[in-house]
Amino acid sequence: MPELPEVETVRRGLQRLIVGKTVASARAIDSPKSFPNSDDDVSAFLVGATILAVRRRAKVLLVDLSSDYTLVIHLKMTGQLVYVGDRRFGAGHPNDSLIGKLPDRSTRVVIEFTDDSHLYFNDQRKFGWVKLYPTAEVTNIDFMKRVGPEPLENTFTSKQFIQHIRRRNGTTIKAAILDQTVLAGVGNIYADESLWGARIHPATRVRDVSDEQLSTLLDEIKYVMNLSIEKGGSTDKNYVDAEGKRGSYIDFARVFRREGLACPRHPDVLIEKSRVAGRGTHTCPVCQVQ
DNA sequence: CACTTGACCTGTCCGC
DNA sequence: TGCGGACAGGTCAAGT
Repeated sequence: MPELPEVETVRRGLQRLIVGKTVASARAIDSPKSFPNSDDDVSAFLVGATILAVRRRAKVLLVDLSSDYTLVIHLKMTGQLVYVGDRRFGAGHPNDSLIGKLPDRSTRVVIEFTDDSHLYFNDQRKFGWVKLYPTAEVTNIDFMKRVGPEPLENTFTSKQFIQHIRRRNGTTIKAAILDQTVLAGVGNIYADESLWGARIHPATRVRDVSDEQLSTLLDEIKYVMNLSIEKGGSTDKNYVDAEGKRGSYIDFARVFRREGLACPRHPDVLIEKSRVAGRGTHTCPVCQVQ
């Protein structure tokens, strides 16, 4: 679920909520992929450190610490990072309603700050993780070395996008835009939404998509991602932001999870669901002809 | 090598 | 009502 817009929404919330706070304790609960280094390492480089900044690269969150270490966090499908309880906000703040509700049985990592507030990493399906790396080594992580350009960076051009994606001429256009080495941050929701926007069938081979269509597709990817960030992301089931709040992009979706409903361009045509690149795929049979 | 499929997990929903 | 199976979807490993 969490794709670029959801992770960016969480990043903005955390940047506002936890920068300047000092870690009092940290522990992982039933999350073997989190803190795989020893407990000693966690306490040495995490406890006592102050949060300097919260960055994002692709779908990965990077929490920089004053110890020159960085928390590297991937939410995968059902991960949440929820911040609770800050005396700075006083009673009535949205966070207050979460006090006492967390931790719950999906809580995998708890980070306690010196002001008694907490950051909870919850993950129903245990695919996500929280790891600690020296800040200088983050760029050497395999994923970081391989991941493609950020679609919302204004230095990124359609010419570069076309060059990158042509390396995947033999596969389907949906598989290609889901490939994080081609482009960072696209997942199943925004793949379907942008392909509908560009009137391209997801199962079309990349080689059969023209440069002009690819340029349109990149514009649509940027459009749906910017709109979603504005709406606080997409909440289907699990996703919430750093304050535990749901996102509303799904209310604006044109095809995603809309099978059997009318295509926004064709009142008499129903959205269909199929399988492309191993994923549930939503299309309009009139807009998107293979 | 290029591409596709399965595994990792748990909760939910559907059909029998 | 209970139960088995399909499905959800990000990424990597294994298979074709």
